[in-house]
Amino acid sequence: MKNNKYQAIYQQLVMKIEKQDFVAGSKLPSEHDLMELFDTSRETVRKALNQLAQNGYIQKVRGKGSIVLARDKFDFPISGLVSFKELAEKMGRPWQTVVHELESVVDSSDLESKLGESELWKVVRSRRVDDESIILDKDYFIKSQVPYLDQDICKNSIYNYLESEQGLQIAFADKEVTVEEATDEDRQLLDLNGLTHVVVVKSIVHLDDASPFQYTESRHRLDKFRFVDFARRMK
Amino acid sequence: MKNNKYQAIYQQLVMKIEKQDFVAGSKLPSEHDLMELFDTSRETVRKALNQLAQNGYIQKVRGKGSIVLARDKFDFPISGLVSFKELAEKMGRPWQTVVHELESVVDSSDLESKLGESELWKVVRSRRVDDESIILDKDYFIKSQVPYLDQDICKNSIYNYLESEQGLQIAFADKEVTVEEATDEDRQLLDLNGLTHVVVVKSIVHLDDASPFQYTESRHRLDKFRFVDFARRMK
DNA sequence: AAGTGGTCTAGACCACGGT
DNA sequence: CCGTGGTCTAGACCACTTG
Repeated sequence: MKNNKYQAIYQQLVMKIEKQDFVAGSKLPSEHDLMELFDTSRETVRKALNQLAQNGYIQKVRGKGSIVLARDKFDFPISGLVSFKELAEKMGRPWQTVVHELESVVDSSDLESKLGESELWKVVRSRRVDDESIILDKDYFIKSQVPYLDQDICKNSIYNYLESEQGLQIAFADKEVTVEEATDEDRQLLDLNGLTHVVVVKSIVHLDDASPFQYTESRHRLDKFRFVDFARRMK
Repeated sequence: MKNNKYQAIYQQLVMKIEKQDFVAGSKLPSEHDLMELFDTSRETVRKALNQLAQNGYIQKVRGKGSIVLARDKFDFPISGLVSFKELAEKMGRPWQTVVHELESVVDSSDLESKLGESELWKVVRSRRVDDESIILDKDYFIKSQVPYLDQDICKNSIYNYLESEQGLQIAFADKEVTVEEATDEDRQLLDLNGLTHVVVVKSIVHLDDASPFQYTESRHRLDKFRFVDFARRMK
C-alpha cells in the first residue's frame, strides 16, 4: 500500500465499477463531486480518472462527464505483461507447469546483442491446461540480475519470485506476435494434434531502470491462442 | 494544430528522438531544464514526458532522469488503431485495395447486439501487397453514423473519409486476436497457397462519445501476420 | 548536499454541451 | 446561462540517486 492518493482513488473507483455500483453506460460523479467526495484537489481526481480511461474503464467526454464502459473483464490476457500463473488463475482452470530444462548457458551471440550480457539462465517449460500441453515457454534471464533459480521456482511463478523475493521491478516489454512453422521441439513438447504452425510471442522484458533482463519466446498452439486488447486512438 | 503546449512539447521531443538528436540510452534534459527550455510550468513538461513514457519513447527513473529507449519505430503495426492505409504507407510497400462487396444490410441479430442498431453498411475488401492478396477485411458500419459510402471511398481510406469529411472522431476499440480455420470465402479472396488457417482480428470501434459504430473482422494470411506491441506493467 | 523525478494543492481560464 | 471536462500555473513537500 503506497501513500498515493490518486492510486487509492483509482482503485476504489475500479472496485465500484467491477462491482457494478457504477453501471456501464451511466456516468461517474463529476470531477468536482469526486473532489469533495475524496477531499482532494481536482488534478488529483483527474490523475485517477485518466488512469481509468487509459485502462478502458471510462470514456471522458468534454461538457458531459465520464461514461462507464462495458469492459469484458473476464479474460484480460497476455496483454499488459501478465505472467502465466496470473493468467491461469484468472481463467479459473486447472493448470500445470512442466520444467524441461533449467541450465546455465553462455550466450549464443544473438541473445547477447538483445540483452547485453552473455551469462544467462535458460529455462524451458510447457504449460498444461485440461491435460493438454498448449504453451511452450523458452526464457532467458540475465545471471547478474537473477543469481539463483531452481526447479521449484520455475514450477511456480518466476516473476513472483523475482518481484517479491528479489525486489526486482519489471517495468515494460517489447513484444512481437507472429505465426511460425512448428519445430521438432514444438512437436515433442506440445500436443499439436497435427497442426503445422504455432503462434509465437517474443518479448524482451525490462526492469524499471530500463535495463533489459529477460528474453522470452512463448509458443502457443494455434487453436488455444486468444489475445484481447483495448486500444486507444493516438492523435 | 491545437493550442496545447504539452502536446507541442511532446511532438518536438518525439521528433528529436526519432532524428536521434537524443540517442537511445542517454538521458533527456531534466524536467527543470525542459521547463525553462519551453518556458512553461513543470506539470506541463511532465504531461509531455508521461506521454513519451506511455508510448515507449522514454523510461523515467526517479532520482536519475528520463532515459531514451531504443524503440524500433519502423513497424508500428496493427496496434493502436492504425488504418490499413496508414500502415501500408508506413511500410513503404506498394499496396492495393480491392472492393468485393459494398451493400446495405439489415442486421443479422448477432451484430445488432454488438452495435445496438440494425441498419448497417457491409463492406468486404481484400488488401494486396507485392501482388498477393494477404488480408481480407469485413467491415460493418452503423448507417445512422455513416449515411453515405461509395466504391471510391472504400478503395481509399474509409477512416480518413469519416474523420476528415464527416467529422467523426474514432476514440477506442475492443480487439480480439485468434486463429481460425480458413473459410471458403478466405480461400476465394486470399492467396492462401494451401494454408489451412488464418489469423483473425475482430474489433468493435467506438467514437469519442463512447458509442459503438463499427464492427470489423480482419483476416490475415498466417505467414504475413506480424504484430508489435509495447506493454507497460500495470500495478 | 544537490539534483532528479513523484505527488499534491488552489486557483485560473478555456471549450463544449445542455438548458 | 451553468455544469462539465481540458489545459496551465507557481509553488510546496517528498523519495531517491549521486557525489
